[in-house]
Amino acid sequence: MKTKRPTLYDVAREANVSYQTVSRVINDKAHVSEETRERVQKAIKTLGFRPNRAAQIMQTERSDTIEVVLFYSGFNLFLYEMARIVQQLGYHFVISAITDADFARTLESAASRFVDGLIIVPDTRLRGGYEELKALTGGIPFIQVGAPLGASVPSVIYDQVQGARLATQHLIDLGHQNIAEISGPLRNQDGYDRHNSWMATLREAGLEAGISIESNFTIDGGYQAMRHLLESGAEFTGVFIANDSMAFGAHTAIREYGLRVPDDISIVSFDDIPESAHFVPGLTTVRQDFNLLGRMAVEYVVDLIENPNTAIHQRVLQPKLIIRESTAALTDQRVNLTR
Amino acid sequence: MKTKRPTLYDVAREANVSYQTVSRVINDKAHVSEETRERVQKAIKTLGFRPNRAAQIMQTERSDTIEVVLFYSGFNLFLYEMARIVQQLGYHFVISAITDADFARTLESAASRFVDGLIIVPDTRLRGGYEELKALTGGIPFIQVGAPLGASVPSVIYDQVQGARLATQHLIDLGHQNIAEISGPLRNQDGYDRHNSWMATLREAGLEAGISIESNFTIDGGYQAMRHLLESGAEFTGVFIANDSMAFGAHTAIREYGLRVPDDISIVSFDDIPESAHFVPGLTTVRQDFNLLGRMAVEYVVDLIENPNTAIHQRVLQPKLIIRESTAALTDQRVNLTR
DNA sequence: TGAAAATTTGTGAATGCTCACATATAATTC
DNA sequence: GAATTATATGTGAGCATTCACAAATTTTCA
Repeated sequence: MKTKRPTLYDVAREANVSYQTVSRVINDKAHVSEETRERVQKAIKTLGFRPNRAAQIMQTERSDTIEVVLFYSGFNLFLYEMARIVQQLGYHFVISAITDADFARTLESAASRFVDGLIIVPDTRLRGGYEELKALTGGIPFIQVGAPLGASVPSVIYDQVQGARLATQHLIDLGHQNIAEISGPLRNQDGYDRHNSWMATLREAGLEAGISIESNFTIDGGYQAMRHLLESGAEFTGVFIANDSMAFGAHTAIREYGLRVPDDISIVSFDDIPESAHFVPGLTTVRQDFNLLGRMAVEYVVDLIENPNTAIHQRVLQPKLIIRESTAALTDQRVNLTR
Repeated sequence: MKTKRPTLYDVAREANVSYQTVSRVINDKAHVSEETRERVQKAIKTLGFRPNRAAQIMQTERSDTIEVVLFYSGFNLFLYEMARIVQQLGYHFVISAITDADFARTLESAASRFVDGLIIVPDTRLRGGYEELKALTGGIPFIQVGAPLGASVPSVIYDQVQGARLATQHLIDLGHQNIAEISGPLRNQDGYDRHNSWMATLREAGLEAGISIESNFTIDGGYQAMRHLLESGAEFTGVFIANDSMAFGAHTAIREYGLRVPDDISIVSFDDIPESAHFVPGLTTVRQDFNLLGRMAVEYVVDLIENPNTAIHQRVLQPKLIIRESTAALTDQRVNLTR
């Protein structure tokens, strides 16, 4: 026997006021005397009343919800902080983990659910620009996490080009001449940017681009890629690995091959996830502060939501090279001839 | 100029049918001729109509939403798979990351948002039983992830007691007599269960419980705890560390202290996160399959939602000991006298 | 072929709330 | 103390849908 939930009217009757007064109370509006406010509040408690959110949303066309749309490719590290900030700012936090096929549909459906703001985390380089996304989202304020530097979309990014440059240049500075790469997926924006920056940095230093294998940002992907690298017969003494996870896997492959890091091969990676500092050897890597990234993303959408004349722009964070034990000067390395 | 969204009526007019027929079409109901169905569909496309979810939810009192309520203590590994399955089954996925204070409020608000099912992930041992939670959730089907074995709440759990027993017994089997522990927070159900099981296993083997330090499941927590352990002057050759993250940190502390794993100290931990296999030395650890756990949790709530006479029960998964290189037989270890 | 059954379409009412406005009451001013 | 302003409360309408039923049309088959 499901007893019906009490409504505004039930409360009104109980407190002997009009339903409108009750509405004022639950929305914390002015023009209610302290006395009646208390009476209403008591009635609410007595009846166990809770406003019907669906009705409220229908009326106000606001759901106090921020939705994160991301592709199903591993939960992103910044989600953690996003959830926290979103709730702190009084919004609900919805995650849609989707595949490519659902992208347009998900964005469109957001409007019909009265989502107030959208944080889009693509896993591939999006072809369309701002206008295209704007059309899809049907006027909901949105930002993108990760985008090319200088993109016209409202976005929050870490400068990937700079990050990969830092990593590659570090290897060059240590005297390495043959620098290989395990890249992320090139269809992924970050993977693409890091890869190109690795090449560009090498070129600018007057070095040949070494061998490069495209992988998938996973531990196992890194392991496989490094095996290929080692078995390819290519010469290299340093490797730029496009993220820490792949570096873990790659390291295992190097050890299995009978070589050592950094004695035989230096590796630099990207992200600085918490494990990297405690890895043996400690990973030299390019740090991105994911908490910060998440927080900035949320703050930006909320800005857009609450302050409609916020200018569309890009917020660019600079990554930082963290030097640990996985890289060494070439002169200190034994020459790599075990093959 | 915000042009109003088209409604059922607009579509009805465009397609020259009644609004009810349009409703039938968008809900894929029977009793609509193929011809009119197509006509309506065309009208929907022409006008760019999308049903107003808020109105639908208000009417049906269903939101097709499953909410995960978890405490703000790091994103849990099973979230990934949960998101996937939830969406695969046609529900929306909402995450509420909360602190203790918000618990009751969040559960209560779920009803007013017409959440269809709740997955509760406590970070502390919940005092109340099934009835208490049931009262809070106001009749929404819910399950809990993590609970004491034998609890009356509908729950999906890994048998923590068995897991910690496996780990501890492994150390005992290797000949270790002085077995210390870095535990998780004891207010946490898993932390509590693992700790007690470590003690019980030792007792049953006729051994004294070694020194134990309570920590917080983080890398740094593990690091600090191991330092305390080492500086305490206590004798131990094996340590049960309540999760892999703490083991990473603990390993760093051991190395800094000039000792080696497993030569001087054997460590077993818990979880088997992907990094553990690639750690050096590979971590001997108790594996929990978080994807499986996530999937089972979702399937259970959906069962409860869609099939109201599903019996309340507990689904218990058994963890598995994965032996790698962080443990060794006592006889193979050099005696630990470096102190 | 015609009555019964099945299918297709339509109408009225309800859902629980907020907005815009109207009215009543109290406080302020000259 | 009447006129003005501010504050407190109430009323009507509407938001976009679905449910339950009624009406119209088509199909079935004795």
